[in-house]
Amino acid sequence: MDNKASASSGEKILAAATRIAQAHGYGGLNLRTLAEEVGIKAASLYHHFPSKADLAAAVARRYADDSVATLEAIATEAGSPDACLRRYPETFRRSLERDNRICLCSFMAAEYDDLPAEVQAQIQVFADVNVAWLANVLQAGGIKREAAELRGRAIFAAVSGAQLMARGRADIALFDSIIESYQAAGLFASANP
Amino acid sequence: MDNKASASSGEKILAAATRIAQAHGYGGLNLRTLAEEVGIKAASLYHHFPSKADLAAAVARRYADDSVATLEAIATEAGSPDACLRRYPETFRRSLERDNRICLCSFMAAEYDDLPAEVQAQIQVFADVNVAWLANVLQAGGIKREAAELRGRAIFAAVSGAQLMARGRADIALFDSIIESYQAAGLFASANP
DNA sequence: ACCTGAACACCGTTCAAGT
DNA sequence: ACCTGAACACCGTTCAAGT
Repeated sequence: MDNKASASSGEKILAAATRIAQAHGYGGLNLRTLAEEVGIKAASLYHHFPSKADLAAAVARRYADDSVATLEAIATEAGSPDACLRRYPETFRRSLERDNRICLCSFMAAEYDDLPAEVQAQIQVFADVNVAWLANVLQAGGIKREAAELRGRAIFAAVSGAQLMARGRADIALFDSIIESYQAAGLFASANP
Repeated sequence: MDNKASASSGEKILAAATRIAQAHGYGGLNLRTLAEEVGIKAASLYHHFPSKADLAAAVARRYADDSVATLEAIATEAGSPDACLRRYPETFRRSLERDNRICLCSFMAAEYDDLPAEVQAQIQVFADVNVAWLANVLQAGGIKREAAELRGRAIFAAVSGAQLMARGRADIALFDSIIESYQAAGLFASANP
């Protein structure tokens, strides 16, 4: 039977790379350090991934996939559109809870211009699925399609910014307080004023 | 008489370093490339700045100082608190206009944990003066001190997030559209609902 | 199939040596 | 006072050589 201790080398590399990238970004992902964590030499990494760019793209792809699953779960659990919107920031908060890590894709967005193309593509996928989920929820709440798209982008950008700022201060309470302000201002409201 | 052509070496280094850091962040600031742009060798940079950390801190310090001046100018020009809030995103938009560059300090916020302490300190100063300016304007608009502080942080985080997202898409119109959404939602409103 | 040591061109940084 | 070439320990990456 499978268990976590018997994870394949490729899986162990991917997991460690995700952890490092969430803390230090693409540029801060050091292959010698990564290899040491996995228990092999840096040169051996190339037997599992053709390059650092491919490894990072795989990390980002799985991150985006996991996000889709999480968002779908929220949509299923939380009945109403309003409940969905209230719970949306959870996904960003969770990263901060784990050693002040940050949403992988928001993080890499800062390095965006210097990222390999295949990593850039995955960052865009992550942003797109988030905006699409938000737009869908907002539409279900009664907002017209085009307006829901615009509002979805605004919510995604705002929550990303909150996460980035809270990380700089290493203060989750700051994240919660900013989200509360957004809610009080009506940014998450599913109906237009 | 002074003119731009006769700028000192220190000033030329600072200007070039600011440009590079805005485009590539701290990690992407390459001393050999920087030196070449200025017309000297990398080793010569150390005659003007004791280290890359000190150079970056000087860049960030001047960036924060310039922001203070810009915000004060806005406060003087725009009479009402509402006009101030409407114009606030200008400072972030300006960076995007210039070759899709980004607010230096929002950028470095992503690299935050890996930055030298003296650079971190300047990033915090930048965030603090922005939040203080916003809180001040909001108070003048009739919001109580504590609530104004919270709202100021929310606006700063939201506008930073909009800038980061627009940069990833290399699309200033996206920035404008997100800011409009914020305004429509009432995030910039100087009075509580 | 997977791992490795040694090498490559690159980084920030130092330093002795030049003007 | 300012500049430089050469060297240092570090990066991603390659490759011949091992099991």
